[in-house]
Amino acid sequence: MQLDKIVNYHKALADPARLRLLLLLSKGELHGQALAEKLNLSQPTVTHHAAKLREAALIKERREKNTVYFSLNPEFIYAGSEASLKFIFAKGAEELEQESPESSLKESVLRNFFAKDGHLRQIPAQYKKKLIALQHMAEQLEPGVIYSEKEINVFIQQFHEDYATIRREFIMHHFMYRENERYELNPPEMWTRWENVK
Amino acid sequence: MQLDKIVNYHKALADPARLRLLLLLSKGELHGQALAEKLNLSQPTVTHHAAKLREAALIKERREKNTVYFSLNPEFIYAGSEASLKFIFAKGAEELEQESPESSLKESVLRNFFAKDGHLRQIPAQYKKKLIALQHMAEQLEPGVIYSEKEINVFIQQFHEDYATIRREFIMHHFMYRENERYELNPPEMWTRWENVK
DNA sequence: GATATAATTAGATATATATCTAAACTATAT
DNA sequence: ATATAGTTTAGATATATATCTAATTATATC
Repeated sequence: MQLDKIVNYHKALADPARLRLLLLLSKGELHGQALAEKLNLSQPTVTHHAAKLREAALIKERREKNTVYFSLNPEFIYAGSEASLKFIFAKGAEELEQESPESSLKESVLRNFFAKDGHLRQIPAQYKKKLIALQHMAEQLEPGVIYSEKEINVFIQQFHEDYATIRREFIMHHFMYRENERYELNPPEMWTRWENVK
Repeated sequence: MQLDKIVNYHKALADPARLRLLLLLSKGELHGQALAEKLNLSQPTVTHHAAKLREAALIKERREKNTVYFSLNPEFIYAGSEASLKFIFAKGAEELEQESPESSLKESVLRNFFAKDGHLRQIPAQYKKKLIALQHMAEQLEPGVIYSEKEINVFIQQFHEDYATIRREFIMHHFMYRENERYELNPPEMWTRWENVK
């Protein structure tokens, strides 16, 4: 069942040693003993935690001679987070069912919610459509550029006056990354994809 | 430390009963007995799970007669997910490693501006120190609780008579969120962090 | 007050798991 | 073949926690 996968994902992350382990790996691959030393744990304990993380597919490993190097499996870390939110907020999914099947939903949203001058008439209430609108706007941001909060507000306002809501949605659905009032576009593989919403 | 909050977030979600509970709440608020029945659990067990979720600020509750209605706290559910990813994919790494060099400033502010009984002698004029003082007070508010303006005033007055100024500072620096005279603690990742002030 | 209803707390139990030491395994080097 | 280094497995222990029943608390109604 899907539930168990989500539970295992969170179990894997529900331990300080494992979170610190992942944090270490985010800076590059490491072998078992190095992890044991940095985490101040015995080697068997590292093996134990690595097994849990491997079961949840959060790390990969590669063997070289008799040394095993561990590294992150970032796609699965993001996917679990996404699946988890999707599971809890499944209500939005149901609402989608009673939608008349549109040949090209994306085109329909772009046509109906955006004016010819690009202005967003209103923020779609339906989850899937909202994601399409958000993605359309996010695609017009420059990858790699650091934006101030003010710049983001101005950018959003060319589409819609309620920049606060849209800015928040950008963060929630991982279109952007925020830290200390500085915003940066995430790579598309991190975005919540409307195509995957049932 | 921030690590524990993230661990608690995942612990809260690392149980099938709690995930199903959240899923039920995503369709609308429910009271304890209804949850017990739908989840096929005893009422005390529901209380147990609700407490875990409340500690992680993932649900809110409201009392009507002697019935307690639970509902989701979606902002915090998203915020935890976000904070977790942010933590693993570093940038937050530096924040974790340092900790000690600057913590002396924090201790110094807590020692010099706060009396032993917790009273704030005076509001620090220096920006960085003011943030430390604000954060110290904000940390004593309950996540997920909705406070009336009056309650906030009373809360602040236990530290300092000038509750109006401090209340405004709470909002300005994103320690709290205000809407229609109702106040709620923001998740720490939204706070203006003194650690990042030059 | 007395009573009824919903929720919480207390206490018990069983299961899960984080951690360690010691032993076993695996691949390379001598 | 033997030794060495890294990892994993086994077994033990201590702590955490999910669940229940029974008792207590909190609120509302009579």
